[in-house]
Amino acid sequence: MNKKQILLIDDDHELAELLVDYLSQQGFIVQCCFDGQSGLELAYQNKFDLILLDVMMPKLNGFEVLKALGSEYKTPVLMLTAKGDHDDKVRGLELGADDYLAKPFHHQELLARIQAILRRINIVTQQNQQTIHGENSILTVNNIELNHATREVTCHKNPIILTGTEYQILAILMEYHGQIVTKEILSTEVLNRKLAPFDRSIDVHVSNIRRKFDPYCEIEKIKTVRGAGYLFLTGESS
Amino acid sequence: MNKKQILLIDDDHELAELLVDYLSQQGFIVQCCFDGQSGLELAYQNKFDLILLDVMMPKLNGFEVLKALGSEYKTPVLMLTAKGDHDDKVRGLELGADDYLAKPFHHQELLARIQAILRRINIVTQQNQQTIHGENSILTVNNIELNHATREVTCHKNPIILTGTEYQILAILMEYHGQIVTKEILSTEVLNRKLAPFDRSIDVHVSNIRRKFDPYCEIEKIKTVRGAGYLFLTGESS
DNA sequence: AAGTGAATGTAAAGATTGAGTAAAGCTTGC
DNA sequence: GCAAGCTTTACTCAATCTTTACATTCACTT
Repeated sequence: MNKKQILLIDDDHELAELLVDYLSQQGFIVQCCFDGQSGLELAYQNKFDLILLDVMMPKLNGFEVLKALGSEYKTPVLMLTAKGDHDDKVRGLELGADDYLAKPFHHQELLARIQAILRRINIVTQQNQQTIHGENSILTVNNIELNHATREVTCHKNPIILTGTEYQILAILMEYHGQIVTKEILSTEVLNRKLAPFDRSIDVHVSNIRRKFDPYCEIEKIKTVRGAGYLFLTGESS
Repeated sequence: MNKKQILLIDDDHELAELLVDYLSQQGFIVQCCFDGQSGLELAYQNKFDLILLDVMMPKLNGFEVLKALGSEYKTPVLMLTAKGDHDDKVRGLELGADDYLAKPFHHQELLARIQAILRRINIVTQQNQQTIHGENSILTVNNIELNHATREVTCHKNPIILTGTEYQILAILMEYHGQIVTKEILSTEVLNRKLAPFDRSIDVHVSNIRRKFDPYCEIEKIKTVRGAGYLFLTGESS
C-alpha cells in the first residue's frame, strides 16, 4: 500500500516542524503550509488523503477554509485548535470537518485520530467499491488469506482456525497493512470498549494469533511498534 | 432503481434541514417530522425504506418510538443521539434499531451507514425473489436436494420431512451456501421479526434440522460459526 | 556496561458467553 | 379438543475472552 499523504495547514512553524517529523516517521508523507490561502490552493490539488487544519490563522482561518472547500469536497479534514471550545467543535463538524482536536494535544492522540479517520474513509470507499463490483469477500496480503463470507483463514494455503475476536483483529490489521494500527482502535473496533490502562486483552489476542500462524511462516507477519501499536507487514522489501 | 425513501424524525430543525438537503442531493427522497408522535404515524404508513430516528425528542422520545413500533416492524431504523453513550447504543439495538450513530457525526459517515443498511436488506430481498421466481425449482447442494415446487427434501436421495419453518431456514442456508448467514437475517426472513436478545428459536430449528438429517449423512452439512451465524457447507474439499 | 522502568510476550487460571438440546408451554387450524 | 408446529425455558458444556502473574525486551539513564 502506498504511503498516505497529509496536508498540514498551520501557521505555527514550530509545531508544524514537530508534526512533520513525527508523522513522516510514522510513515506518512507530509506537506505543510502556513496560511489558509495557500492551504486552500494545495487542497484543491486533490492529492492528499487527509488535511490537518488549524483554526487560528492569518489570511483565511480554518473555518473559512472549510467553508471554501464546500460540502462536496471529499478529502477528510481534521481540525486543530488552540481552544477546547465545544461550540467550535460543533461548528467545525457541521462545516464538514471529520474530527477535531484541541491543542495542546499528544502526538499519539493525533496519530490515533488520523488513523481513525483514514480507516473510516477506507471503509466508505470499500463499501462503494463493493456495491459496484459485487462480492469482494476475499482479502489477501502477504500470503495470508481471509474469506469474509466464511470467516476462513489460510496462511500459505494452510487453514488456520481463529476465534471471532482473533479474526476481527487480523482483518483490521490486514486492511491497514503497512500502517500502524493503535491498540485503542483495535479495542474500540473489536472489543467495543475503550482501552483501559491495564487492559492486556489485545496483546493476548495478538499473541495467540501469532502462535497459530507460527508453524506456517518463517517470518513474522505482525510487527509490534512499541508505544504505537501493531503493524501488518506488506511482505514486499520496503 | 427507484429512489429510496427516508423518514427523518428529529426535533432539531436546523440539523434536519441540513440533512434533508444533503440526503436529497445524494438521491434519496426525504420526509421529516419533528416529534415522536407524528413520526410514529408516518412510520406506520410503511412506505419508507429507512427511518432515521433521534433519541432526544418531545412527546415521544426515540426509545419510545422504537418500542411502539415493536419487534414485528420491518423497516430498518438508524438511531441518532446527542450522547456517545454506549448504554444508549446497547439499549437502542436491543429495542430493534439496526444501527446507531452519535451526534455530531459527519455527513459522509451517515451516508455510509445508510448505504450499509440498505445494501444489507437489498441482498436479502433479492435473494427471496430468486427463490420465488427462480426457473428451476430444484436446488441441490452437497447431496441435499430441495424441490421448491413440492417442498420435498431429500438427503442422499432419502426423503426428509421438514416443517415449514425448517424448510425455509434450510432453503436460505442452501441459497447462501458457502457464506455465513446471521441469525438476524434468518429471524427477519423466516420468523418475520427482528432477533431479540434471548430468542433461541433459530437455534432450536437448526438443531431440529440437523437431527432429521443426522441418520443420512456422515458429516455435518450446517456448520456453526460462533458469534457469527450458520454456514451451509459446499461439500467440496476446500 | 549496568541499571531502571515501562511496554510487551505469554502461560495459565478464572469468568463469561454462545450454542445444543430436551422438555414444557403456547398457538393455530381442523 | 387435539395434533402439529413454534417458542420459551432451563440446564449443560465447551469455546473463548479477560485477568493475573511473571518473564522478557527495549529505550534511556547513570
